[in-house]
Amino acid sequence: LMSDLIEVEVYEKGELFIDKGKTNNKEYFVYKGVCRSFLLSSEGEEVTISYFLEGGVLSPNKTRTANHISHLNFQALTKLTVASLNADKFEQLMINYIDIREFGNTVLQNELLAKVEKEIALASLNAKERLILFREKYHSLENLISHVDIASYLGITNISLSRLRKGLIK
Amino acid sequence: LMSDLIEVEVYEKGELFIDKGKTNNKEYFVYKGVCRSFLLSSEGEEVTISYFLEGGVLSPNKTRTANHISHLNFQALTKLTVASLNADKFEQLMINYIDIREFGNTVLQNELLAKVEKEIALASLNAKERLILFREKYHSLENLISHVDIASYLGITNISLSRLRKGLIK
DNA sequence: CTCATCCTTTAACAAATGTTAATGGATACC
DNA sequence: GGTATCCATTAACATTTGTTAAAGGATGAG
Repeated sequence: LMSDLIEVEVYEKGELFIDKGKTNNKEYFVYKGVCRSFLLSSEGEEVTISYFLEGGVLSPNKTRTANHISHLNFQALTKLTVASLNADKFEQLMINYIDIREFGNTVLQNELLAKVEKEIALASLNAKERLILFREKYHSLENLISHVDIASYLGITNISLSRLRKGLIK
Repeated sequence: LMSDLIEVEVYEKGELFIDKGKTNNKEYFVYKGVCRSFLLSSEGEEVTISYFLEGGVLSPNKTRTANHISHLNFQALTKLTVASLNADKFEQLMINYIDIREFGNTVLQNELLAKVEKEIALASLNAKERLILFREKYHSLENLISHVDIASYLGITNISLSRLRKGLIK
């Protein structure tokens, strides 16, 4: 059912493929590569919200848009290949097929779980502990992508990140 | 449609009414009072995740459970009156009625938006700025509930909170 | 190969936040 | 009214994290 609706999209490293404030009406699966969601803070700094790895799914359209207007930016961090499909059509599939509905709900639950985990980490761990956690969860990322991005994900400056890396003997 | 399914529940200040790890199969509306969701950190400290105010809705069952097993604790912070209804029945209503579906989706979007906002605050603001934001958003709470809870929501110790309060001249 | 550019590291100092312990103030119970 | 208890505040000091600036290292263009 779904494969009929799917399109493949390829983006280059650094490319923004969903822009905050613009319409987006798709669901995405990550075939190849890594991307992130981010926002600008009130001070104008980029804050990395989440990373999305090969084999994963982007946040459901419902949770990252309002009226199909995106409230996050999404950027390819490596050369990126995604499969996309129309979100309204996917919603109809969710309504009509219990399997697809359960799949969608699982994605949603995982999305929230990840957010709660990150919230706890930011609220109750210091930066060193958060870096250790990040390494456990995103094993490969640290040598793949910019430390400025990782630092903003961890809620610290990249100078602090550098210090912590030294302290933790990579 | 919904009012037929609704039950009223009343809890005393301090009472836990949803326990992490236990089955919960309801949706909730807050009629009267205030409650919070919280978790224990790996160090055993309570971390306040969210506050829910009078007139609001608890997080959708789908986003705070897996197989209807709660992954958060919910606690009344004042005497609390909620309306509850069966989550499966509500899901059926969402499937069958577009109005209810849109309502449910709006709740979901607001839930995520609040989380992203908090994430950004924790990652890019210092504690003083987070307290200012908290005061804007939860005007009445600071004089109503324990500062230990608020501090854990802000990601600081209650001693730091006390210092910041002094610095901000209430 | 050399230079420019970008990212990371290092250093020195400042500011923010945590820790431990003592003090103060309100409230409920006797 | 007095006392115990709970919570918030204050203080002193330690640690963590931020800021600014400089240096080092890799990479790509010419």
